[in-house]
Amino acid sequence: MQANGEVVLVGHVPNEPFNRERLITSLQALLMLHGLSRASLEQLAQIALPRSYAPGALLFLEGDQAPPLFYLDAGWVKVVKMAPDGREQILTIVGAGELFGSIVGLASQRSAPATAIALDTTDAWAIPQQAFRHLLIEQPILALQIIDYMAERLESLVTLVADLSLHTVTSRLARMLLEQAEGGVIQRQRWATQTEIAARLGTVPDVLSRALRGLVEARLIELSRHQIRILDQAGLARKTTL
Amino acid sequence: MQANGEVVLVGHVPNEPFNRERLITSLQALLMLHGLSRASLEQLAQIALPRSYAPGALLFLEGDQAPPLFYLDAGWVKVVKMAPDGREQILTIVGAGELFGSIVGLASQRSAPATAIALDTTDAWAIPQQAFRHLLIEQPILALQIIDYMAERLESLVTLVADLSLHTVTSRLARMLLEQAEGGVIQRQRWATQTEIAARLGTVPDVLSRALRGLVEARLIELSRHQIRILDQAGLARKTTL
DNA sequence: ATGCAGATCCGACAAAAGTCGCAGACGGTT
DNA sequence: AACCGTCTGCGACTTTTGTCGGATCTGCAT
Repeated sequence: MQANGEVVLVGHVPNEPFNRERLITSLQALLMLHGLSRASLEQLAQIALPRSYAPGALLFLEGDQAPPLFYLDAGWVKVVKMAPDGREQILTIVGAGELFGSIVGLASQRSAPATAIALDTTDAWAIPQQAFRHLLIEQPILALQIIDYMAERLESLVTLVADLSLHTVTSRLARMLLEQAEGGVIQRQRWATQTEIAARLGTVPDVLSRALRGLVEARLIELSRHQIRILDQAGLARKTTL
Repeated sequence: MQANGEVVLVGHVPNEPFNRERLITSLQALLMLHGLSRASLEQLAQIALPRSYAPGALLFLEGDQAPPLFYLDAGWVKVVKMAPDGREQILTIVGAGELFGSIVGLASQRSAPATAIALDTTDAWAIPQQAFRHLLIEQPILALQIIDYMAERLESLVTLVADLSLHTVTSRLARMLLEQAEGGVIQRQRWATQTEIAARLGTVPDVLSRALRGLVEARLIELSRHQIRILDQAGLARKTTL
């Protein structure tokens, strides 16, 4: 995803940062906000605060009171749980175009259950939680969509729990590869180091490295620096249940 | 919790099964349904179906379409995720007086992400999901409470993920003992076998047994058949972070 | 009381995961 | 082009977890 070779229109910088007009159209396209009036969206867009983060920067910390909701304009963010010894477990990774943050505190006051860290240079709009809560009370339709969103998160966490408890690292890795692959190929983001992938799978880089090598030796995948190619989909699927 | 010695009022059998009047008052007391009109509650109570389950019986299975919501009158239920090899991970345990079930399918149609199994002889009211959904649309206040309920589940799952990924079995066990203890003592339910406790901690009975013996030898707990006594709270807390 | 199924306990072993040290390779910067 | 920090690869080792067979115990039912 290099910027070289891109056509640049005169008078319009592609990905011009923090344009409120664009924010409104972006929010309009979100499933979670579907059914909201144009006025409500404009109101949100007005309140939203532009924020930029360098890789490694904190968006919010576990325990924070009423952190804002974020709409990611560009970049990537990981939501993690950290152990005292520094090891971390990634709960989810959020990319550009997604709305996230501690939905958890919307109804009653709850502090953030996890920490959000920028994986890459990222631009985000921060929407104060309170503004969102007002909307939630005024527009009942929003509540249903939030419930659905939470249901989705619940499902993904349940899957993660089952994975961690019931499957080996290799099995989790195989499942992840199959999920992420598009046309048998996984393009690795710059930030998708073995350290990060390991944190996502709930293990450490060394173990992940071994698991990857294992799959390579079994001729199930091909490993290059920026992408992973699946050679034997069926074989990989078989590793899934170990 | 034996029944002997209880005062029995004439004409009123304690815990008379499946009394709709009592159901209404029970529902009224639920935080999650707070603010609902008496009429709505009565409607729910009218629709609710009485169900009895023997230990080991299935309330619903992972993948079931639109399973009902349950109000537990008596007994205990575990919500589990099962591995193909039969091992299971308990996500949560629900006791009498609690409302549960696949809230997950309320907004859009979603199948149950996990399986619910009776741990003990249990009596429950099954409320069709659709009835609840109607209520949800009519009474916006309910939506907020459901969001809060889901937030709570989300939090507990996040904690579980962190526990499984970041802590050893002994550490998880120590944390669980400290949580469950009342006055330094944990009364074990009849169904709280080492197999079940192990499934809750994400391990197998043998490993749990060793972990328990380890704590006993370290003089942190005392182990009898029907209860566990905490001898050294601080020492146990220290094991928490391993 | 007797017998049985399930629960617990135990030791030995196997497998998986995690740790350590170090050597190359790569990417971005100067 | 040279440098530096990070990422990766790899082997040896430790710890933790899981597995197996079998002994013992308990509560319940006959």
